[in-house]
Amino acid sequence: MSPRNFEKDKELRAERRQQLLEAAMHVIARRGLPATKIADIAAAAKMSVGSIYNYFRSKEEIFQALVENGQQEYRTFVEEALSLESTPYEKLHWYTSNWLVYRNGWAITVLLQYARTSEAVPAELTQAVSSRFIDNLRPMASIIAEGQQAGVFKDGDSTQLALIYVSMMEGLILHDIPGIHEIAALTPDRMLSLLLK
Amino acid sequence: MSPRNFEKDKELRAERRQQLLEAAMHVIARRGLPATKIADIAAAAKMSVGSIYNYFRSKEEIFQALVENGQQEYRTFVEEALSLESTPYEKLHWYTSNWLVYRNGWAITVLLQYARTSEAVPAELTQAVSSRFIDNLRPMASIIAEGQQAGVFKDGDSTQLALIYVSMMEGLILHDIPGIHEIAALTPDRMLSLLLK
Amino acid sequence: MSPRNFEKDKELRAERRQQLLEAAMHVIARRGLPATKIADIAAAAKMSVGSIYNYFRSKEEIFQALVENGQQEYRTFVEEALSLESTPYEKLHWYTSNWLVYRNGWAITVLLQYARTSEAVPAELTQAVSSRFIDNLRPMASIIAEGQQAGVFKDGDSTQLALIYVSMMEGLILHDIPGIHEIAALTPDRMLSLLLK
Amino acid sequence: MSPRNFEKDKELRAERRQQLLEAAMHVIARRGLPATKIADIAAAAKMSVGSIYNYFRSKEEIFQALVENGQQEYRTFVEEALSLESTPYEKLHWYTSNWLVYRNGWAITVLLQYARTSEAVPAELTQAVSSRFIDNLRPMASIIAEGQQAGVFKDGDSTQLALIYVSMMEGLILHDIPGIHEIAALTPDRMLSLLLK
DNA sequence: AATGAATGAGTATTCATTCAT
DNA sequence: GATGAATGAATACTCATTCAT
Repeated sequence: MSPRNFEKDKELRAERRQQLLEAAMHVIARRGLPATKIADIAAAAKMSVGSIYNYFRSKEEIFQALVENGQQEYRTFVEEALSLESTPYEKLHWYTSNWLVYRNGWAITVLLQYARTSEAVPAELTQAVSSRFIDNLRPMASIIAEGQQAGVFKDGDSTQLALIYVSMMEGLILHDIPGIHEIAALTPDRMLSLLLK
Repeated sequence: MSPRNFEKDKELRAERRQQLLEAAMHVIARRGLPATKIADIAAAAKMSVGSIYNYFRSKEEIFQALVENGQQEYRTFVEEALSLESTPYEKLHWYTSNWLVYRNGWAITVLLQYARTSEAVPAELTQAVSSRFIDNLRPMASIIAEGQQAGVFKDGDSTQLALIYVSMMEGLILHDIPGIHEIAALTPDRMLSLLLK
Repeated sequence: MSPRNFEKDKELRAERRQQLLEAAMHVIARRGLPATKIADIAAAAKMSVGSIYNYFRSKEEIFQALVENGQQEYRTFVEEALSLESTPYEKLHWYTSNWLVYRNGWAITVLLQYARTSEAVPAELTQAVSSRFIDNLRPMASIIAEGQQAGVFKDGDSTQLALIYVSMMEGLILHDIPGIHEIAALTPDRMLSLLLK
Repeated sequence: MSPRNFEKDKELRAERRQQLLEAAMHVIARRGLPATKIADIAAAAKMSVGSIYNYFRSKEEIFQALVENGQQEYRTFVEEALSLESTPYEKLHWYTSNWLVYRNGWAITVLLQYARTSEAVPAELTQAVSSRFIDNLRPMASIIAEGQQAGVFKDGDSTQLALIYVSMMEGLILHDIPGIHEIAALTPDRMLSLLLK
């Protein structure tokens, strides 16, 4: 019946969806969700406004997808750090330096912060984000625990230390703006020194 | 007709303005600026919508005032810590424990984060906030420098350490949500231990 | 506190609401609900678009109010016929000639027909309209029954006859367009003759 | 490559066009023209959206075709009644009972009513429908006139009586809803009794 | 011819701001 | 000064129509 190539269609569709999410992530991170117009997202994704609705039912659904993808992406990232064949210090060093420069790191951090703190976000989403966040602390807590056993890192509850370290990175990332860079060329070693005995 | 008491009128006006800002701060911090309606602010401040415009010319002007007040309030707070008659450690301990529980601490942190990172905020305001932020690091840098001289705190650029510490606190404050508290009953001492030698 | 006159405000509000409904009824009857833009209603009611939403939450709510008012208006009308001090024939004659020329008769008929038959209308509303319609047949059935006892009207179930007569009038009203008038200057007597023995 | 059979192709095309119209008629009658999406029609006709535009240039053109076909269908129907070899009463009885149960009777009635009364329909179409309607009264007027000559039907302008009878049927058809059936199991004889002397 | 994704004009609804009282 | 209804510009979302495959 159809002269279409279903395989190809499906691929193309997934590809465009990804392209849309990528564009939406950055534009939403920069302006905030409510201040971002669908037209802004469309322009950034080089699509028409109408097309966006072939991929997502609403702006909110886009945001939800971004948040889920972002947390998944972060999880993959931190698990990669955990699986490195190297010392705990090197693992965290890899994590720190790479996440700081990772293309999506800033945007994911901003998005998740909004998802967690704004009452304009549906409560279920806030809940889901928070509980995934706690889950995602685990790999880092493992790395820190390894380091503690090796006598390299400070003692104390490893999950607490993970939370502190992640919060510090988030706080710093949220300050990643021109003025700051001038006074604070922070290195991963500088940041990690806080964890050292 | 009673002879008007102009002094009293002026005071009353200033008081209502303050009451309005206080209410606006919390409601905006919880929902985000664009998702907060003037009507929400009016309701929170127990005023009519029309009255708000007797105190501020626009929603943006309210936000600007909040941000300025918030940074001023923070400055006063951190300078109070600096001026305490006690050890550097105790100064930072006072700062840490008090800011965490300070009624406006959370709201100010959220507001300033938005003011710094969103492109929906006018560039001049973003600039002003960032440069005041850097300024406001100074008192804490002084405390840290004192502590370094006393051989208590880690070595290194004291402004960098101040930035790290402040970012950490901001990051943690932005995670101040039910789920987190359960796993991480962080104490100021735990947080400060990162700065110790 | 308020320098407003609450009594006056309330009156004015009710008046404007009525003016809005009146305008909406005619414009919606002529174009159909989905083809009528809120801007059309606003223009007809000499209001701004925004103001409409101070009186009704949505277009659908306006339609619902119209339908309810319309059926209420019809009920009042038919009960007035029933309560006349005259013969059954004269009662129906009064009903027939007055409803045909009644300013809102056409619009109410069109609106109710749409409310009953379109699946675009919420099922609950359709239900409510249909059951009120059946209810509203009663006064006419009474008049017909009176006439039957007086030996003037045809025999048979009076509710059935009422339904037939009302349907006939509705059908004729829905044909009330220029072209028809030319060929069919129907008189109430002509219409009523169908019921006579 | 099989040699194309142009005859067959043409037939198939006409057939699909018919199938499309049939589906469109019912779906539009139920929801109303503006509330019916092209996608709804496509789904009902088991075609793709794009295909529809191979048969009609626009939604409006579909509606126009429906209205024309519907009036043609009605004309054929009423002429069949006229041509029956039986008494005038039996002719109208056949007409009444068959149109009431005719599969498309309800849909055609609803569609034509909309075409006549809504200003959202182009004026030329409204005109055309009205004048064809008047034309289509003729066969029934003839039947009634026959009946009057035979002394069976009420006296009076036969076209007027035809209009009244048709309006009554339309009005009743537009009430063809569950609730009504329960209270009014109308028979053709009951309806026709109104015309009797 | 058939398909269904892409397009963008069109519309309901919201909300900052104004203004009559 | 205080009030809240009125205003209309702004924006999310829909859907008829087009078009690449």
